[in-house]
Amino acid sequence: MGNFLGSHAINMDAKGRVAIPAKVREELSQICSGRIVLTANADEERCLLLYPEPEWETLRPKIEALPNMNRAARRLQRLLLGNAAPMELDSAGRILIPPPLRSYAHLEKKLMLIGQGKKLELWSEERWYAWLDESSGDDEMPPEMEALSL
Amino acid sequence: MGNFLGSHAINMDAKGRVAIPAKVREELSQICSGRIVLTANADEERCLLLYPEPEWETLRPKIEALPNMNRAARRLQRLLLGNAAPMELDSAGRILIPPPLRSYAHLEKKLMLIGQGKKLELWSEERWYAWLDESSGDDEMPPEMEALSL
DNA sequence: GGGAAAAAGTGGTTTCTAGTGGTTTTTTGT
DNA sequence: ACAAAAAACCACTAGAAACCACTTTTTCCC
Repeated sequence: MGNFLGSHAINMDAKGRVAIPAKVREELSQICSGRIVLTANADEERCLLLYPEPEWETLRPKIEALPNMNRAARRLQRLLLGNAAPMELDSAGRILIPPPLRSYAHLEKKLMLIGQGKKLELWSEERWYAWLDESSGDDEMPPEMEALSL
Repeated sequence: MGNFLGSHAINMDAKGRVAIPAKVREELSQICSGRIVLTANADEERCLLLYPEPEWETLRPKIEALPNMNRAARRLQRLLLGNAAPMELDSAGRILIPPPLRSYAHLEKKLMLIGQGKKLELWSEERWYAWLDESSGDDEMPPEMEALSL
């Protein structure tokens, strides 16, 4: 399973394609031959999630199985399943972002690709930096987190 | 495990590389053959954290395991994992700071490297001195700290 | 409905910049 | 004065970004 770390500034061309950075590309071609699934993020941050296909396949049944009499669960299903786009890196290591995902995450030219362990996140650069600046410490922490010593 | 103490004024070259001071370099090559992980600091001070790889590896699972339906936990994950850059000192004992980390910590030419026991901190010199001036002692202390006798 | 035009998607090539590695010179400390 | 380390410098390479040419699909008008 992948271990994606670090962030990369990349840009989208006029046709909506983004070139995956060489290091990430290598890892992707190893663990899933470049076969990935791109979808929308469900929490309040409008970014995209990029899963290696095997990782997505472990996740998908869990999402499908959620009790969908619950509003929050329905929301998660609609967002994640309804936006999921399986794709493959092209010969130059690029992917084409489907238009609905482009607009969901407000992607323009400048993007940031953020490693998050098993998956990656794709942000509009502007939104990423805005998020970095906003709200630092005023949220409730889970106990595991309060005990951390970094 | 490392025991880093003291501070060093160092500078970054035009390409974004910094030469680690000889003493620190020695300690790093002993405990991790120069293999380190550089990442962003999560608290309000915008500096970088430099971990010897083994020390980082004890930390990483704890961060990944945080419940990411929680806002504060997500923030920590995005900052620490999303900025983590594994690297190795080059033959001249230098490291290249990835551009996103350079801008996160506002690193220009003059930097300060601060020993913090198991890890090191890397600051913009300007910000380091500004922080020294601004920070006073009138904050709430945890009980373990109140019990200290310096 | 057929055809033309426009848009979107695909693939490849070229150019340029940022990263890399190494060397030399200067400074510092002993 | 000497040795070691830091800083400046230089040459080379690989990756990314811009560019260009071609194919397919959609749309709009006749």
